Amino acid sequence: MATIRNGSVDGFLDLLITSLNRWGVLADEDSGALLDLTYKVRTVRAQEYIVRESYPAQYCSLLVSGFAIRHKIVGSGRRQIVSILLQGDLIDLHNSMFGTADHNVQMLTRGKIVTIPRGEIRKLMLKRPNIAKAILMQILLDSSILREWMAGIGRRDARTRIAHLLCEFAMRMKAAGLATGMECDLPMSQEQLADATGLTPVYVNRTLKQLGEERLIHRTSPRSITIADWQRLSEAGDFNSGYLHIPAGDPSG
Amino acid sequence: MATIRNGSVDGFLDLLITSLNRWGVLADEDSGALLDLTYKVRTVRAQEYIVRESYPAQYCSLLVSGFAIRHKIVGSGRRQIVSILLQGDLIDLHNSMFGTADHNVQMLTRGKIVTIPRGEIRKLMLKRPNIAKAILMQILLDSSILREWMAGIGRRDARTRIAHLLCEFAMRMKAAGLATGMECDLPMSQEQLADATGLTPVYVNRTLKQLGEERLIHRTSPRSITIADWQRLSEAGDFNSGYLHIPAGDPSG
DNA sequence: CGGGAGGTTGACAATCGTCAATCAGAGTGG
DNA sequence: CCACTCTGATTGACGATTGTCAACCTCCCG
Repeated sequence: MATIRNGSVDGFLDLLITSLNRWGVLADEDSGALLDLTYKVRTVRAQEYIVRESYPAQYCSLLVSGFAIRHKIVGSGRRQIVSILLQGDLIDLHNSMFGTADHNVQMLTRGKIVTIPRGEIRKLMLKRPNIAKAILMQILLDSSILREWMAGIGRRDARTRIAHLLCEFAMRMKAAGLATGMECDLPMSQEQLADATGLTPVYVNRTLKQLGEERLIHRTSPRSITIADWQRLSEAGDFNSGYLHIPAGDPSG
Repeated sequence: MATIRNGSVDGFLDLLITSLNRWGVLADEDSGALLDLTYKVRTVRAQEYIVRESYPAQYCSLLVSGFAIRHKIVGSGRRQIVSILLQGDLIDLHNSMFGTADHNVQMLTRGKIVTIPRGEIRKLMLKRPNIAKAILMQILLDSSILREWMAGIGRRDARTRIAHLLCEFAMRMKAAGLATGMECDLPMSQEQLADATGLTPVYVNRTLKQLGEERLIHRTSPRSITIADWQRLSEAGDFNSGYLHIPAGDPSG
């Protein structure tokens, strides 16, 4: 792990720029300022915690490769996954602003993260309004997804929730350029799917089986899922991509 | 409804300033800039929609008095309330940034809102970094509450969820200066409580009755609830106020 | 006094959770 | 190459939290 200045040489910061510029709000000078950030690259193991609830944090980080989750653990010890983080997502801006984390962030798979000192991000946001705006939009997108999940957990049945999760994941993977067609890796165990949907592993298993029998999905290996019929799966999942605020419509196209 | 410039005369914008300055990030010039905003005051009826999902929006608004909710309606027609808005909360920054709403905002009670043209807020955020930061923190707080609700709906049982909601509401009311002691108005019907907790009205009724029998709450009228035993109610609700990011601890103090 | 919205209650149904056993696959060491 | 082991997937039987349906009550308001 080495401290590096001017990231244009290795491309780690390019991902940050691409991600923040999703809505086209950055000017060239903004990108330049981002490239001047001091950062460290860290390889993280599967299951490793990046952020722990109620802990202070000195760094703001970006997920460069691999998958991570945000989750909370309630008093009874049960866990709820509240977000899935993909390549290019900001991991803990929350810490940078509040100083203490209100949830955990844990790697799902092995991966790499880039950490930036908290102060640098804060200074940059004050100095470059476009960057602040881009970050705000990222956070707003995040909360939009949170609301959609909440509506699902509160008001949709198990089959609908799982179908919805699969549709969302596939579409986000596609938007991030991590999947091309109908098949994508699903880096989650059934227990993790259960924690994301507010169900139990056993019931997730049964529901996946049912979706397979209905020919909505096709399962080759346990960790990879092919959407066999996007149209019907998105209907089953009550999935309407508006809340993702991305231009594309159908990942089959 | 009249367009007003320089709000210092009637105090509507002071609420915005107080609310944004909760974390003390504004300088005097920032407050001054906020006071120069063009705005309109509008009295809204109970049940009136302020924002509708998938509609475009021209204004960004602030809740000045009364209560409102954010909610989504899923395919089956069932509704999930995802946030409760109190005096001083920003209603639809989301629209101002994305252009289309990803959820509904509806008044719970009669109240007043201040609407500001979308462009003015956006310009202000680009010109005054402190204001952008204050808004970002407001949004981050909002998402922290969303995550806590999600953990509750997904992983806590009915009694815990309702106790938690009551604790949170009481504490937010206190923080906003809208409640002083243990008693506070609860501007929600049991059906609305059900939509907020992911339960049904009938079960909410039974659970409230149980909480009353356990002497955790005391119900004088259906729309007002007194927390009879904060200590035990917060234990029952698995309530830990860290996620609210407010300094205070116990609303009884 | 009448109408309506919302609160309350009982009986019953069902989605989903729990428990526990078995199975399948990946990695490891001999 | 083959036990051995561990984690996660799968399946069955059963249980319970919560939902549904329907009736009745209560209060507010015109």
